[in-house]
Amino acid sequence: MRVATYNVNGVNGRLGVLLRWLAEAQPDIVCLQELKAPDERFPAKAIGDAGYEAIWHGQKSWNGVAILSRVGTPVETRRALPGDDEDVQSRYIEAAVNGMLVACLYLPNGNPRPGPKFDYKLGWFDRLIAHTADLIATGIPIVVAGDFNVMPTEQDVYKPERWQGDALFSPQVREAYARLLGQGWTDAVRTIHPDETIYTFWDYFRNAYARNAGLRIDHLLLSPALAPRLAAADVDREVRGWEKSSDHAPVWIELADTPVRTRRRRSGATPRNEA
DNA sequence: ATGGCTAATAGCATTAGA
Repeated sequence: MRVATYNVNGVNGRLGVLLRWLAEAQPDIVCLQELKAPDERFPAKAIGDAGYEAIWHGQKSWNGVAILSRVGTPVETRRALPGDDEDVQSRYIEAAVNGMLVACLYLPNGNPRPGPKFDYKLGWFDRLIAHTADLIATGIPIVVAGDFNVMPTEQDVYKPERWQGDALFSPQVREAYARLLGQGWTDAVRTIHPDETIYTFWDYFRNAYARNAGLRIDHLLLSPALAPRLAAADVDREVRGWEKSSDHAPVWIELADTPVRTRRRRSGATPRNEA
């Protein structure tokens, strides 16, 4: 089974690209971010015609998340993170689908830093970590996927020295990401490709995609019950080069029906199967 | 280092993104 995450940067403006990618990549479950559309403008018909059932949490102009599935109806378990009734931004949706729990998130950007937007990001991250602690404690297979707006390490940034003061790379935000992974989540792409330079975002400025001046900020995290089934993971980076593309590329994982990997080592060493 | 690009919304400029 293939699970993907894709920040589409406008689900209606990029609908042609999204439908083409769905047809070519054939993902089974897809988490979308940055719909930039209110609920009534979500293109449910076109996505349905492509073979996917969907749930979505939209918002006028900004944000917005959705979960698509062609392997059974996504049964919504939550929309919005707990912990702040005042938060009206559509950045989280969660569903049970095909024997798993799928959490789709769009973590706040946080710039400029410092400031209220950065504080909102840190607060949102703390609420996420509190919620994922509850999720992982259930022991069920879970994927937490989305645009985290965090480059976890220098390996994930084209020019780390230029991003030191940025909200996407600040020590506090990287620490929060590390704290999240410390609960027991597996960063799927980094586990499959421990040493490669891999990006999921290239900005529209200065020919960034052609220069491969990118960032790795879209992630798929697996709970301990699911991590042993991780068979493959990668970025469909060519999609970023398509006409009218998002500034992000889709990221995907392949999950086997049965375990293919040994448990991740506590040391953080690269997991590998025993000989 | 910022924003040279892009979307949405409003209504032909602004806000936000990363």
